[in-house]
Amino acid sequence: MKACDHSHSRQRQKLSALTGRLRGQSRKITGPREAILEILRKHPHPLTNREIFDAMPKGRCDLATIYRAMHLLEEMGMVKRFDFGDGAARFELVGDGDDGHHHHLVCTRCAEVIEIDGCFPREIESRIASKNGFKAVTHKLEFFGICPDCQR
Amino acid sequence: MKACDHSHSRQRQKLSALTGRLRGQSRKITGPREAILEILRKHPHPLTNREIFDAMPKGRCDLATIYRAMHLLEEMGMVKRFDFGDGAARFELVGDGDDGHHHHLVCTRCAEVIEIDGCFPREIESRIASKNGFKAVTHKLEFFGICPDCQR
DNA sequence: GATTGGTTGCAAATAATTTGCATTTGATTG
DNA sequence: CAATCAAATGCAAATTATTTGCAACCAATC
Repeated sequence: MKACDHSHSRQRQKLSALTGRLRGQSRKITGPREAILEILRKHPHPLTNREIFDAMPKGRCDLATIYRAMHLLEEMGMVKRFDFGDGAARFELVGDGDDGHHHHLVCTRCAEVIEIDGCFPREIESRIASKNGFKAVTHKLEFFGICPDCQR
Repeated sequence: MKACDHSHSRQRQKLSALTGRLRGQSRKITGPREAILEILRKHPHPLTNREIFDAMPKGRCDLATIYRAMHLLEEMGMVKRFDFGDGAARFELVGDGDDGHHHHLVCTRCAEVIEIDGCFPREIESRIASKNGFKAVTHKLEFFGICPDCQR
């Protein structure tokens, strides 16, 4: 019965700040994009494109438009893509200046998502990179388990 | 120009040992399953179902059969599923007694895969589990970067 | 308000994966 | 060793996530 745990307490950005970033890249502020950003802003957890689609007033925009918008926002670094291994990409808004790097703890029964503070493998990344001669090494890490509510 | 790094040096199991595990679960040893195990046995890295399909003599078995076999083998714990984020599941043979848990370093240019020894987040897992009241917590971790050959 | 290139909706195309069903076959049994 | 039967397979069709071609549209600029 616990509410979402946003221990990382990322600042919720103003919509105007978000559209401003779009404008700064000479991209257009369109209805669909505003609606998408508005939904992402309100949701603290990674959303699939379909979830974004379902969250907006019907007919507000096409699903294909959301896919295209997410590609754009991802390239601009405004959203970060996450993969919970269920075959659907999920996106979360990234704070300005932030790189959005963090991890999640996902309940495999009810899909509850908890954000995890701190990134442990980062320290190990450079060791792995140099040991193998790799450059620009990043990583993806997600935790999975059964949440308290689903344990009964 | 470096060859594959199998520092973890997992033992390559005998085909008979693999089919024996199937038999032990009263599953049938069929042509397609033998062919699949044979291919997995020879390949030290995670393979997609299509790669397995392409690796076997044409007409040897249907792609759908491979999908079904991989589900079975995964349930039996004989293979482990990995996700490199490109939309296709990959599978690796798991040693008997082993749980197959390890990670990879993947070149995002040429798809070279290096197995990573040691699992760092495991220590952190229990802390995260108890802090959030989760049970049966596992994790998925993969590293991505540019390999030496692709850096020119 | 006219111009224009970025955007969108819609439909069709991909791609990975799953599934229904009739047929085949491995393993067991007499 | 042949009969038997559930498990397994091939094939095609269905699903699901995602992408793309293209004509119509529209936000930003002048």
